[in-house]
Amino acid sequence: MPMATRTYHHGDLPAALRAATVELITERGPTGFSLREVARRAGVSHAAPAHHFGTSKGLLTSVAAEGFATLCEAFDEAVDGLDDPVERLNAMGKAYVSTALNNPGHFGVMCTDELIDDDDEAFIEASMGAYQRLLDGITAIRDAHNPSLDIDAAATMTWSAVHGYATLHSALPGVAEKNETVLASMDETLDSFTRMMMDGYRER
Amino acid sequence: MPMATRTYHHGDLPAALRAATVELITERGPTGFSLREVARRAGVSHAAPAHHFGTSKGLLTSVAAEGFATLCEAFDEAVDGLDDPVERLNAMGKAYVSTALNNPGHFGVMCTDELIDDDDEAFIEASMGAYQRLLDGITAIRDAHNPSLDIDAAATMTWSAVHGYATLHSALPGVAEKNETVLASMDETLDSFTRMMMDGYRER
DNA sequence: GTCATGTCTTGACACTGTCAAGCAGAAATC
DNA sequence: GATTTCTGCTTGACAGTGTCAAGACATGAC
Repeated sequence: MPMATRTYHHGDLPAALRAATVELITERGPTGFSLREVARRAGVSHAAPAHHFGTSKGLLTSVAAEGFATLCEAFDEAVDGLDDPVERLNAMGKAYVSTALNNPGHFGVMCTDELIDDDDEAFIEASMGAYQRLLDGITAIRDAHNPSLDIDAAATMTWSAVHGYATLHSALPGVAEKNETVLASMDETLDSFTRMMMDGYRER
Repeated sequence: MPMATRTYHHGDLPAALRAATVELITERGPTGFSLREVARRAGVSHAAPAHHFGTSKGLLTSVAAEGFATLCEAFDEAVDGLDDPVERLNAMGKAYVSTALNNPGHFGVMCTDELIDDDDEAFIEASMGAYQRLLDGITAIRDAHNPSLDIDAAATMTWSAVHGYATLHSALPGVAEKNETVLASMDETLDSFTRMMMDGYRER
């Protein structure tokens, strides 16, 4: 009787494995991830994850999809009640960065396509949902401020800038505390990003 | 006599190990990297790398430093002969992306701080050298076009945007061929990046 | 109550990074 | 020129990894 405290059938093992994965990556970073350690933390045998996710890539892809779903919710909450397109884009940028910093276990795998099966349907849907929200935000800015704005190019540049900034400042493994003053200064930097994106480096 | 075709002392094993690492990552991506496979390709025993680089992190850090040195050279070549600050920044952006795409073995580890010892002196020097070139470029733009431009914020945003774009389009492992038309369209996109950065999303 | 199905375990395989010990050859000392 | 020292590399072992095949168990269908 290897697992005495638990029934043989777990109930919702996939979710438990995702949670253990997030916990592990938060502690040790994506490199510290191991399928067997995740199984250990979920209280199941080392081969149990394979039954639900195939390879380790499958599990990480599922975690990434979950992360993008969280990001979509964060976007929606951030823009709720805001009308001005620039304010909305700014709020989304801040939501992106704070979500990334508050969910290092998810963020660590979301954008490292090396670890992920980018043909996975759930993953595609979630990540495209997030990108679509950005496209909508840029489109609103075009409509309000510049009819000749190249939506795709602007969206690519915006996403790259915010993602790169989040990556540069993402919490190190094990450092769970979110320093308030750091977050505040990052918000200021993101405000300046918005200004620069809207007005450009050139003097007006 | 395990290694018959070679003298016992290699000559320049560290360089050979770096080359094998680059080759391996180019083929299989950073995830496919393995210290033992690298040793095999270099024709030495599995523990030989440890003698020069300590852990695998040490070897990857050395490769990353080499990559940043290459990037510095690419920057210098790109701006050579150009006087206009905007043209120079544009050229650097293109140099960044093309260097990243032409050196996937290096680029794959350069900016994934998970794999790297960021206290390494050679690494710090090389990466800071590259970043300093960007700072100089932004400073020139401030001097020429906008005295109140926030250099650090602009540099961060610029670096993030270009890096993010390169990441999104970096060659998949195994795909060594650089499609000419793709590169050309990327150059166009980067031109639009430069315009957007200089003039902003808002209409002028 | 039997059976089938989906869920999980067990055991094995080849592979990994790292460590301790030792060997081979070059360089330095005498 | 012989001996020592010292660096560069090898050998062997260890615990750990992902993945596969086979089997054990619980649950729902009949």
